[in-house]
Amino acid sequence: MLDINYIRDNKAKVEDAIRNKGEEDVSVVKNVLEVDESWREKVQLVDGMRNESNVKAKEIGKLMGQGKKEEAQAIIQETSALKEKVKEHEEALNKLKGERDDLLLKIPNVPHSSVPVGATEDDNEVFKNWGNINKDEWRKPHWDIVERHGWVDFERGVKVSGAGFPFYVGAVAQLQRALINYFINEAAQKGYTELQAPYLVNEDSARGTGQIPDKEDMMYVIPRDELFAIPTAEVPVTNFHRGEILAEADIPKKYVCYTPCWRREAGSYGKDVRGLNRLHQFDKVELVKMVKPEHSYEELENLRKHAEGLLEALELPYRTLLMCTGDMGFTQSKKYDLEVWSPGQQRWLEVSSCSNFESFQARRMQLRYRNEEKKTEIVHTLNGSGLALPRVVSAILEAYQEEDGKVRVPDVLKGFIGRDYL
RNA sequence: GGAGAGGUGGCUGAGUGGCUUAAAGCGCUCCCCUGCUAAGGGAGUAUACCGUCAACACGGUAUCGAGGGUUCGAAUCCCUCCCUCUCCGCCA
Repeated sequence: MLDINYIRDNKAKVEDAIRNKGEEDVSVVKNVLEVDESWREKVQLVDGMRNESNVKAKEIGKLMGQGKKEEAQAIIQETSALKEKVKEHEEALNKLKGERDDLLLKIPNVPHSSVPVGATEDDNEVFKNWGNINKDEWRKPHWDIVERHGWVDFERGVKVSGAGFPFYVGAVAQLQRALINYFINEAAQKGYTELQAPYLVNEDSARGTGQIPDKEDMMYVIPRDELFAIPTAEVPVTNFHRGEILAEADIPKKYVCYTPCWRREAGSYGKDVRGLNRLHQFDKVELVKMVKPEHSYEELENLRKHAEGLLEALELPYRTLLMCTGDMGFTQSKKYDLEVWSPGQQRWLEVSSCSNFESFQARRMQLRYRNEEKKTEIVHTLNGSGLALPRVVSAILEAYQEEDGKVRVPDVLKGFIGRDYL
């Protein structure tokens, strides 16, 4: 959610942001300003009437205390009429407030000036390339490798839950657990606090990080208990401090959290969902930061470098994309995607997405800190995957496979797995 | 899930319809006093929104778990919900 005062002062900028993010109709900006204008007029009117009514109620109290009942009765008559009037205007006031807030929630975050303007993924900028991509023709895609060894059981996953809910068996289950531990350890070493978070969240939390109203369809819903299965640890972790005012000394807050993630992924098909490429349930280690506004872009670069460092340590070639305005999503102001090279499929797979939300999420959830002047200020929130598991597993299986079918264990994981081959 | 008791500023805690502008204490900030590991005095100390102002500030409104209701007036009375504690039940 943007600051209404910002929208008032930067109408054209906000309209451009909406267009650049791929929405043609920008009338929401004009609408919200008009509704806000009427709301503010109404607030003044109603506050004035409430003031009058409060003053009179106090007089009545005084007179009653002195036993002057008749004089009190006269004023009660006056205020009864006033009360009716206040009630009428209050209804209009609440309606305007609701309209204003609904409209505000429909306005996307404004992209940072360093973000390329573009419509589709073709307009994303390749920010960085690391490693030499492997084009060996004998390399098999990971679904062949896991089938040969019985490492992932898709069929039984379908039986038990449905498509997109595989079982990991034996060595790959172990590999995945090793990666989770490795990722968490790396973050903890860099000062992130490890968190274990709820996997089900309430509606306020889903709204706080912007899944509602924008991306409602991505989530699994448990209607009976009014809960949502988290699509990413971003949701519980960013909401951890919702509604709080943090002390200046307490920020930056840095959290690392492993969770499974559930996504409905409606409308996916074909090679995109083959094997482990896209699942309804997958594991992810997530990094979340809450920082002072003046540091958020510096912190975004640190976040990106941290995620890149994990792929480098695993010796997996990757590229980093700077997402263009049209491909970056509703809530972000700047976003990098990390894509690992999948040598068995000869394609890039997204394994991390590092974003700065500036104050967009924090304003919704009223997450603030007290600055040097003792004034409250909205913090900036960031998050990034570090990293998403199944695609890293795929890349490892494909990159570390040998011609005889064996798969080597990456050096940094040997301590967790205790042998040289899976 | 059942029964009972509760939810009040950063914390403790008083407050059964109007002299409450939420007492008092603790903590914190600033000032004053004080030649010695101490103590005393004074002032201040929530959040959001609206308005005035160049700014410092000032005025108004709302908020005593949340949302409704009764009333001229609600922390206080009524209804619904949420949460905490105690006991029982269930349970890894």
